Amino acid sequence: MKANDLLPIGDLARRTGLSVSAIRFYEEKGLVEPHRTAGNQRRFLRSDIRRLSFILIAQKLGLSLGEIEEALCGLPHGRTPNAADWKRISGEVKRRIDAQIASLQKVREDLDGCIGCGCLSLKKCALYNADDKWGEDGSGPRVLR
Amino acid sequence: MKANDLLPIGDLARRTGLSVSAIRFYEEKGLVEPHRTAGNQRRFLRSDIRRLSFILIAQKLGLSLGEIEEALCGLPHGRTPNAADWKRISGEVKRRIDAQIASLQKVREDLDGCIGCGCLSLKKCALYNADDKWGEDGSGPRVLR
DNA sequence: ATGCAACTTCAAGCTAAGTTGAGGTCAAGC
DNA sequence: GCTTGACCTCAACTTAGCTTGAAGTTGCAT
Repeated sequence: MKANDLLPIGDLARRTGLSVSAIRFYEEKGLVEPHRTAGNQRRFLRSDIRRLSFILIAQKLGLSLGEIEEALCGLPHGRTPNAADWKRISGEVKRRIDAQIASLQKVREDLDGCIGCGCLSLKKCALYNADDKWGEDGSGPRVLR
Repeated sequence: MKANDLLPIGDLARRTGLSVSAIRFYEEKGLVEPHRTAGNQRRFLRSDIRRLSFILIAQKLGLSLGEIEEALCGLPHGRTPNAADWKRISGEVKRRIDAQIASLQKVREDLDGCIGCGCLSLKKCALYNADDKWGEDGSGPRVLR
């Protein structure tokens, strides 16, 4: 472990489980900013392992790369997000997850009701009619979304 | 309401809330099969309103068009899915939703723990380390997925 | 000093679920 | 019979998150 411990892209890939092309893609998106050797090869800081791992977690939680960049914005390269950053970001994520779970549970309930009734009259179906947008001029379904 | 009540694509679009281009796209994917006039214009059965509405519901539940086609496969065009079909399909969908909810809840729990600990030592973090794949030769993170 | 793996860029391709536009045709009301 | 809006096809474009391939360069071990 030298002080000046810069990693080539392949090592970083092995360390994070990402593909080399994905890391290059992330650089293109501004998520990492490696140094370059005299011969133009990328050299990453060790802290970029954690930075990329953080990106992987955030993705797993359903954030897009754009949102992740936003979340990381303000963090200088070379600094991994700390506990305060994490608190801010994770709070946001938690709200997203809760909303998603709630919405899925509602659909599930509606679905249960629907299985019970076996209706498919569609006009009465809670699930189908979830958005409550008939308009009722003439007959048959109307705008759903 | 005549017996021979065939709908042009625009009417179907208004009835379902879909765009005309989306309906044409669905035809391309084999999800609907309109008749044609002598002048090559599409004419849909009234039952296609329900067929398309069914597609909208299924999409809302997270099925891809491919999966929907699979689900509708076997249903002759001109027949809207009935209660038995719906039971089969919705059972499948319900399992998907349950799995999705469970997975989100697990992440949420992990996240809670993580906020509690405020760790970011990453190596100990339950969320981060969820896949339990370190390998531990040398130091630092390893394959995440 | 040489061989070869690992690196470089750039362009194109992939999936999903459509949208947009150009250029042309059809059908229905007046 | 003419105008006008709705329709037709086909190709290209969109977003996200990458992958793949071609053609060329670097860096490290021997």
